[in-house]
Amino acid sequence: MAMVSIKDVAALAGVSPGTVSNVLNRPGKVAPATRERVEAAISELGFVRHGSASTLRAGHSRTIGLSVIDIGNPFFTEVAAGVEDVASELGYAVILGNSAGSTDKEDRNLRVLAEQRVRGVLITPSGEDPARLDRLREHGISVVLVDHPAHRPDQCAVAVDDVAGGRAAVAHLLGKGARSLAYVTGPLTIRQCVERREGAKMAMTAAGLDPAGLRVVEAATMTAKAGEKAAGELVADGLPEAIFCANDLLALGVLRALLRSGVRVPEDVVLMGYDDIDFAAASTVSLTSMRQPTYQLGRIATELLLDECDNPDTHAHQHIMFQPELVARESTQ
Amino acid sequence: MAMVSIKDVAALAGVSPGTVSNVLNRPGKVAPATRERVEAAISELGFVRHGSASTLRAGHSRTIGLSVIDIGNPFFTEVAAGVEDVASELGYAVILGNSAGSTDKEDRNLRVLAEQRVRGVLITPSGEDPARLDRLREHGISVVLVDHPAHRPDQCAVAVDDVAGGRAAVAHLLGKGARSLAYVTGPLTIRQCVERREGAKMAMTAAGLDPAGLRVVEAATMTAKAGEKAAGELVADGLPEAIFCANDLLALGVLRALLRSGVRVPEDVVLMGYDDIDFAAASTVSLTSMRQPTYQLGRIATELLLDECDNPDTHAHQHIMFQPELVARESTQ
DNA sequence: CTGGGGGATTAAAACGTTTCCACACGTCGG
DNA sequence: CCGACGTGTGGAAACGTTTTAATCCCCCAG
Repeated sequence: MAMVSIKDVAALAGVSPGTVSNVLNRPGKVAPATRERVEAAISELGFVRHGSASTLRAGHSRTIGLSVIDIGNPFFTEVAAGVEDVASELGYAVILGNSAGSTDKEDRNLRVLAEQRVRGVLITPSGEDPARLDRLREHGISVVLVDHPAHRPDQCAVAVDDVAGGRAAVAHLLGKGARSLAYVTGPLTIRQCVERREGAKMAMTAAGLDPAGLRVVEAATMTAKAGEKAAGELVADGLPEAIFCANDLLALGVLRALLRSGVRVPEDVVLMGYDDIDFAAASTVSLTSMRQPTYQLGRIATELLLDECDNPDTHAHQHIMFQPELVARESTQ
Repeated sequence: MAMVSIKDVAALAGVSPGTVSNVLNRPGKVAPATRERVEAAISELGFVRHGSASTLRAGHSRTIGLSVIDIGNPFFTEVAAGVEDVASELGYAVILGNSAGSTDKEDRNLRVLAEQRVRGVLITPSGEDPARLDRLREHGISVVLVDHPAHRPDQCAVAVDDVAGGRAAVAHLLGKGARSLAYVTGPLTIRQCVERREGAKMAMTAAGLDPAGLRVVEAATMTAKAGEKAAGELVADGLPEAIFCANDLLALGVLRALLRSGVRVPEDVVLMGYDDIDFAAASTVSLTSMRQPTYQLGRIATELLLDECDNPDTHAHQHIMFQPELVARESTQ
């Protein structure tokens, strides 16, 4: 409970509080001899700077906010790992918010972040309403969109091309000779699901197929269990030659249900997922998937955010669009 | 950038800043009429309280720290979800730290948390050195251990009985008729791995087997890839009748390698994991596992921490030890 | 009619840091 | 030898809130 402040350090080192502050923030500005004396005092007293006082006076903090849709999804976990690594390297703390798909919860989280006066916010928005984010900007909080294209030009965003991904995925499936195709997707309120579907249709058109022939099965959640259920429908109604799933969790569920029903993968049906989570490679019939640079997504978004915060004048807003990469495995051999 | 403060609100509502503060913190103390006037001013100006100023003056913040060993592990992800939910319900923000198994990184993270003057810290310690945590306590920061028994009596801790878990797991395997047993584990510097092994040995003894006969395969990491490698060793050296893995990721790797080698599970070998992550049920041969109340672990730890912070006088420190639960599936049918 | 009591509100002093400005001191060019 | 300059340090104000003690006002008992 020993509240040791900068004054105590100053007293012990025989300097003024201002000098201690200089040692902390601009060590170059202070003579080596005094600096050493101050540093000695700091470690002797076990002084640790009061972040809130610093934030209050300086007008900005050393924390950023991270708001994701589902912390339980390995995709976001990896993003978070990238964010955390960069932030920690640069001495920033990360405040985590899990919107769990609810716009209300996201709003509550953003409010907390605003109160904390975070330096900036990394967000995978769960809705499509840019207004809430603009409110943050009015409070001087920078916003970088993660896994989402930019809402506006004066803003950074890091995304992955979901249309191209859907297109490449389906092109791969059709390249295996399949002519009938099903798309197992999560809720079509989710941007990613819609765009991957658009890509799929483009690939069908390019292959001379009618995109209207795409059989879409919309699951309520993007989980393995939902995938199993979807596969049940497909089995009941007659299997297509290829199945494209909007993410790997769905695909793993589909795979399991198919194998249970005696359907062979890839002999009877070729199947692929999306995201290339670790389990895609580890499943018994290893799963073809679209790899996204997940960890990099988090890293780069954080670097952009912190650059925007630390170098506001030289900072150039960027809209980065990664291309996903096909990883072919047994399920489409 | 409109820095609207409590003073602006006070001016607009025609009251003093102190009254605005009262509206914010003890609404009961202020007359309904004035309260309404103040609230109207607040929303008209879009005022949001400056958390740092509040923390500085009040001497405590509305944030807690969460330090985990591996944010990529579904086990910790679920814990984090529990923590986040409770914290968010009670208006606390969560600062996330990922130690990635490194004591250095953990120390850096703890330092950041100390600077932020978090109200308390939830930690799954990566080392066994309680001294670093005591340092936090000296700064008036409460610490609750998660998935780890208490270091000291005047401290809360929420853990799961790993010895009992190991024992129940192996008892189950031996109950299937197996007499030879292998234990595939992560690094034996990890407490959980050691305790589950001790439990395994107790079960062997109880079944009249010599615990020295337990074949221990120590993997470098607790991942599916490492599990595959370990299974390779087992196959090469002659398979036991049962395999107990220290977590599900290892078990899934083992499973995959066995199936690849033409070993049937459970006919030739019975196999089980630990943690009961979602993928355990979803894998092609569904995996028997020990379920831990992961989400609850996070919830309860957070509730204890916030109780300790908010009611320091009535708070009773608790050492909670959950019992894991066996979930039998195909891999030990 | 007066004095006292209690509820509502205010004024002002903190909290620990940063930052701006001024000052001291030594150095160097003229 | 003097004045200007630059480097290093000290002093003090300010950041926005909370909190304590004091004040105000109204009402009621005496």
